[in-house]
Amino acid sequence: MDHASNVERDTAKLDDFLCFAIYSANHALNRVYKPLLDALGLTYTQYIAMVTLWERDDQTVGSLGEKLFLESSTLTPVLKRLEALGLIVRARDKADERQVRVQLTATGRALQDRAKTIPPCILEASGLDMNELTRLKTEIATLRSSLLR
Amino acid sequence: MDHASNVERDTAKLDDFLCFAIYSANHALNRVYKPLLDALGLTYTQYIAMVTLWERDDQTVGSLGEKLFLESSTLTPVLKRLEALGLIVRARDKADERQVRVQLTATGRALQDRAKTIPPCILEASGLDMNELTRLKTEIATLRSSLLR
DNA sequence: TGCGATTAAATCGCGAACGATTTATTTTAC
DNA sequence: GTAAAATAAATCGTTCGCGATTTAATCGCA
Repeated sequence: MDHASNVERDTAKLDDFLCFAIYSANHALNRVYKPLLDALGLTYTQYIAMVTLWERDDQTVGSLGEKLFLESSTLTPVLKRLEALGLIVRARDKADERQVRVQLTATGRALQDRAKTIPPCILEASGLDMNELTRLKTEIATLRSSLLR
Repeated sequence: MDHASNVERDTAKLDDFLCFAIYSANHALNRVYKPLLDALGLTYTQYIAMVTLWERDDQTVGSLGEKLFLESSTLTPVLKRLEALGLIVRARDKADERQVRVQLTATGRALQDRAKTIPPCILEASGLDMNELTRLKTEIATLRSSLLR
């Protein structure tokens, strides 16, 4: 089938949509992550928030939101749940009380070790080797940049 | 940086995660779609449900769910909203009353024309040409299959 | 100094998304 | 022919995710 056929065809098919491939791959990833994250007591969004804090502790809500591409209206409840789990503490910045600083607790830091088993599982489930995965990841990140432009 | 460095490094960075690339690209796509779909009065999930029905009318909830990789618990409320919008009708199958058949109304069918302007906008926003987009889409669909295996 | 503009986070309402359960129907196995 | 198993949707409770709004603090500038 000609690559231009989905433009010429009167009815675009679901499988022609890049957005649907990404949308459904995202759901598929969630399903693979679910049992792995259940073992840590985290949801996926909570997990990537922790990954961001493991990479750099003591960030503001705004800084986390910028890295995760999430609004404070999404992040605030997620962070409250992480705090309720005892993994982080949230406190107003003394120098600028508008900002809230998020810091890992000892428990939160310790969780990183247990989370180290996850990426290899995902790599395995992806059916890709490290090089292919890295290339695909980069292409998708580039697409994201274009879309946000 | 060596491609294997994110395995050897003690702290995996957010940008090393394929899942995060897909997760955030999905959100970025949603943001591009939002204003386009607002004009049609649809959400993204409602839109892909309509795309599926434009491709083939008169499907059961189960068949739609299979194609969209969604559960009935997600789909039922989405379809109810599409019905409330007057775009579809839902009715129990006479031959097997367990199933609910979903059919387009004239309004729902007519909407396809107005939706035709959307894919070119997305192609443009993606910064990709048709060949690149098709290749990337296929790679991501392959990844999805591996993950669901 | 002081007051309007800006910034940061939180709140609220709505629509996904899922797992677990429930309800209703059909199939099957005896 | 009926009771048990299986199937299809729907319902319920929880967590995202966003836009719009609100609250509170800081900045800017006259």
